Amino acid sequence: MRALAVEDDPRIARDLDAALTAAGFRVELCGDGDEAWFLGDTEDYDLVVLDLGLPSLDGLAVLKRWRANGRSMPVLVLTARGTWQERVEGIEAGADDYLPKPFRMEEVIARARALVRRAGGHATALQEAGALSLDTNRMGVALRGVPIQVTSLEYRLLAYLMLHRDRPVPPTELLEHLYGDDDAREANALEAVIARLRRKLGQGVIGTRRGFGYYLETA
Amino acid sequence: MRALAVEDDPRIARDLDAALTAAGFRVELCGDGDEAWFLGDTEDYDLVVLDLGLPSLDGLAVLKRWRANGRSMPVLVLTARGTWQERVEGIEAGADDYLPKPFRMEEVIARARALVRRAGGHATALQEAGALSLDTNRMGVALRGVPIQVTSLEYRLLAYLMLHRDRPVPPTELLEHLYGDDDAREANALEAVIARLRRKLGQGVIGTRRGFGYYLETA
DNA sequence: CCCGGTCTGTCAGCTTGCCGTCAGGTTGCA
DNA sequence: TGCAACCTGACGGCAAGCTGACAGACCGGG
Repeated sequence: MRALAVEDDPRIARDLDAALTAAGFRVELCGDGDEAWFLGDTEDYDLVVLDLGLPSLDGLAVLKRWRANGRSMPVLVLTARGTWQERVEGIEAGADDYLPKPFRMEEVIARARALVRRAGGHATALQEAGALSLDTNRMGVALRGVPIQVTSLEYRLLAYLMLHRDRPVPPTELLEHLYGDDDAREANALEAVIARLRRKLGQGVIGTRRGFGYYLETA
Repeated sequence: MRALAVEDDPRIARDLDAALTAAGFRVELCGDGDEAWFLGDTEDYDLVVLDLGLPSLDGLAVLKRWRANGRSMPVLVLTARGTWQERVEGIEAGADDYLPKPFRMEEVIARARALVRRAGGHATALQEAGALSLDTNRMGVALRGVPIQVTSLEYRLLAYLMLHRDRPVPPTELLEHLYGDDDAREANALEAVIARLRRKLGQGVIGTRRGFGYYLETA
């Protein structure tokens, strides 16, 4: 995870660096608007933390220019005055989240984590097993490259099987993953979902090992 | 984004159509060499996918004649036999990229995207998705070039969908982005905004994937 | 201060289609 | 042969989502 922290106040910058590093980011610091713009436009970051009060080029302008160039990495905006006006401005400029000063570092980290999780790596994550491929970013399913429409529940089932494609997944585990153990359902619910999926995907995609569970066939 | 797919095998043609459409292209199909040559010479495409095995006029000949006439749109060549010989021929004839069969639709899409990105400069303040375009500088919205008046809230919604146009955005995330998690609102508030926007923009702009979220249609 | 207009959240009623349940069938193993 | 695991089609409940109406909030003008 690579992060860019744009902040001109050296004290805050140091704290940001420490906190983000502790949270597992590889941090690069930058205190200047022009440089920030250049870095964000040419490098690939998983997260940018952007302070609005900058010398040489305003933070909002930097953000707008990134977005205008199609850069879509998650950006967390920090600003001194947290008026509602400013908040709207920041979000309209393309910020994904917004934090008014004074803030606690824990907040920054929490929001940063949320943003990164939401963005989901951004690296067009295609996972494959046999003829089946899932795009975990756009939540899409394709069979031999042809898109297949699946429901949310069906997608979660496939994603779980894909994650554990090296072993058969027992029905109890799938039930727990899909519904949570508190919400008890007939075991048949799962079988119904599997049946519907098989009708969409055809044979040779979802396999059964009697007594062990379901798995994705890898041809 | 307008694409011409030249392919005589109806099955592959259908798959190409589906995949390119899903990737955001407006697709035109053509199964005949002569017709392909005419279309590519008179119409403006952002991308051509060209199969070499064609009746009535060989694909390579079509490509050469386009280039001879100064047509410079990016061309992705598909061919049955992926010999080194053929590859050289194709590229010398003016192909921008080359894909031997058998190929997966994802490959086609990936290469197509790369070609279009390479060809079309960038750095516009205009962001587009399908018929919709946002001017991120002046916060304006246009539909097929015709300006549409939207409110601040509506614009922020569209901008967020545009920023994440590669995936469906779940309602919870939109609510959080528009209002902040502190300020709790009925989920219906979002649906109301969507409904109002759809009334302004007509159908085919904001799509819904039940259980996943909202997205900007790119067809 | 009042009045009109616009924006936007809430409500109620509706449509759609997801998916859990049921009943009955099929397969595999002892 | 019998049982248990698993499959499948049908059906109906119900939650997600849509829409029109309404009202409070806000704003600018007179």
